[in-house]
Amino acid sequence: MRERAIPEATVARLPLYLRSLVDMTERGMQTISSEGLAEAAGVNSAKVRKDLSYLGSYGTRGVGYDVEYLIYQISRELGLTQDWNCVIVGVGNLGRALANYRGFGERGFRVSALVDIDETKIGKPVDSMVVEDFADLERIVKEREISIGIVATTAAAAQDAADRLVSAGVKSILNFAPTVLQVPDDVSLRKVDLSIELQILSFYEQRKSALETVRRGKRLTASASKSTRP
Amino acid sequence: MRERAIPEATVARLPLYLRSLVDMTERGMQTISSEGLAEAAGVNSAKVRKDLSYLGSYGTRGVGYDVEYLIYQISRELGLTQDWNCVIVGVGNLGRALANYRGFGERGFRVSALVDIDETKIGKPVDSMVVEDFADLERIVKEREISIGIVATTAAAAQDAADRLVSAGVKSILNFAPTVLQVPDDVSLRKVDLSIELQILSFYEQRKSALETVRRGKRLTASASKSTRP
DNA sequence: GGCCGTTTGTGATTGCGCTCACAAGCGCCT
DNA sequence: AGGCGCTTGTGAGCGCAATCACAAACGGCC
Repeated sequence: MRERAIPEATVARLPLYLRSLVDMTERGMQTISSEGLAEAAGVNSAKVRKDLSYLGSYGTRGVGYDVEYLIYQISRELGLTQDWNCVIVGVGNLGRALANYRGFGERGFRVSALVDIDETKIGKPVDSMVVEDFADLERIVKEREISIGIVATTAAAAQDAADRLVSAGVKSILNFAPTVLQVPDDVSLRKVDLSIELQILSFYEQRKSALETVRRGKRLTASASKSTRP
Repeated sequence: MRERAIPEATVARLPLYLRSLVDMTERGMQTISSEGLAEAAGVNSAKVRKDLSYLGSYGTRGVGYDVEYLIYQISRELGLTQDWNCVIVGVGNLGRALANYRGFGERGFRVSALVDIDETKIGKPVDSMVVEDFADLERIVKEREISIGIVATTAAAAQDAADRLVSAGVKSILNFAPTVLQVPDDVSLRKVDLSIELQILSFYEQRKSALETVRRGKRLTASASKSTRP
């Protein structure tokens, strides 16, 4: 298990473990078992052990994992031992909220620029920064060694924003705009879509109500038809 | 394939198809092939066909799918033919941005209440609404028939917010706070975690740089060591 | 030093989702 | 009416991820 190939699913969980581990040091814990970490991260212990085994054998049998050491190893694997410069493209409601969000900085993600295409916004201050011109994106990215682009524009403007980021050399994009972006294969793209999440919840919520109705129906008629269609 | 059991992965893609289809009606398209829809949604056509087949046989061979009809069927399946009332718990940066976000309303999600625990915020207006007291959550949820709770508090306050939502009868929760929430089995929980997404990007970004370094190294030394450990 | 309880690391197995590939079905054109 | 090109719907196969289950390894205690 020493070949470099961490499964995607594992990569997505490492930040979760990391956060739980940081909480634990703050509570003064020295070691943690896979069982304990599993509970904190909301997964099962076998998954934790398998995930961590991809990084190496950092646990001690009969004892558990050293919290500090594990934090270091996961941080290293995730590339968090260095700082990453980010640019937020689009300073609307969401862009402003992201700019103000303190959660980024604490893990080494520095918002180094805010850009917008709207002239009325350019030059205005937002969270101890000044909004710059989208037209200057290439220059800004190169000058400040920005490696991550955060797209917080409208759906209509998002593809253009992404194209410009790509041509400026950005290889990682986080998309908040409600649209599907096309990027070259060598660019990593992740998306966060608020309204899609609500729609997924809606599906399960509706199914619950439907189930409830069926159950009530059964109680009344004492016989349920097997198919909804003849 | 007529038994009610739509795979989770399919449910997560239906909103994506829905959005593409709505775009298409706006451009005046009457029918669309699985190939065309696949391109718009950024997936492959076999997946589209299989996903849609779980809803029923709504396509016409040799022609494609009727856009309007498919919109109706997906909306119905996702429970979007009715409106859903939501409450946003926590009116900080993110909560305010979510309250102002126009993307929710357009798909039948109505933000019916904003609550916070901070007395200095209670009573103040935010986006044509007034922030209410978190203490009144149960009453608000029942009076306005709220079925979806959006947690936008700090990590520390999030579990309490979730507990109160659950005890008020909310069965669907969308969590934006950077922490793992515990909820009963019959409550649907989804999470959106901004900094985790960045950390995942960081992993792949680092791997790219590492690969680049190795490649450069090879060019220089014309021989690469196989293992990093002795 | 040997034994015992605990916890890791990992082969084996299961399950789910994705992709392939093609028969079946539809409209159109001649 | 028959043939042709196109597109759907779906069984079959495959691969990744989750889970299971247990041998191996460790610390502590007698």
